[in-house]
Amino acid sequence: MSSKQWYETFPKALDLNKLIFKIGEVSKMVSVSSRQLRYWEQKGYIKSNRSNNHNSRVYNFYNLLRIANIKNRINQGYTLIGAVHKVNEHGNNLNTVFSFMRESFHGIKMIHGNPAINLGYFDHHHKQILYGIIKSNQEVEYQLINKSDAFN
DNA sequence: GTTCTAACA
DNA sequence: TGTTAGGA
Repeated sequence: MSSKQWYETFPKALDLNKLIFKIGEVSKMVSVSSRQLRYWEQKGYIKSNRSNNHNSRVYNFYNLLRIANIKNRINQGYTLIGAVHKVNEHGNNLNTVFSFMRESFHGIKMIHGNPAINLGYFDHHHKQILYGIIKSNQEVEYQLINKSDAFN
């Protein structure tokens, strides 16, 4: 029996590389069209992983963060190329990171005896909530749960 | 239903 | 960049 509290396992258990999103999900989260995402990738501005069965694009947390930063720069008035250069030079903007984390983190609760991070609604109709569930073996499992099924 | 490529108003 | 066609 470990003396650690369950929440002490969070920093170690959070493997952001396991947090991957499909293009439609990224598009909604960052407000960048799928057309833009494909175009940006074609131009070499961003990257995606396509090693899955359907050869479809998936983005890990770091790719997502880069996209969010480019988008923010564009919102600030930069051109696409200007935004990319800015992000390449200065890396991720902390405000963007914090803003994203703040908007993504919607609290913690227990699901089936395991601590789970509420990452917020995952669709425009607010029917599904994304949870990052910390399993007993400390691995993280991301799961979409219907609002109606989300007890508590 | 989602994503893919290619092409064009 | 948006949108649409035509498949997977």
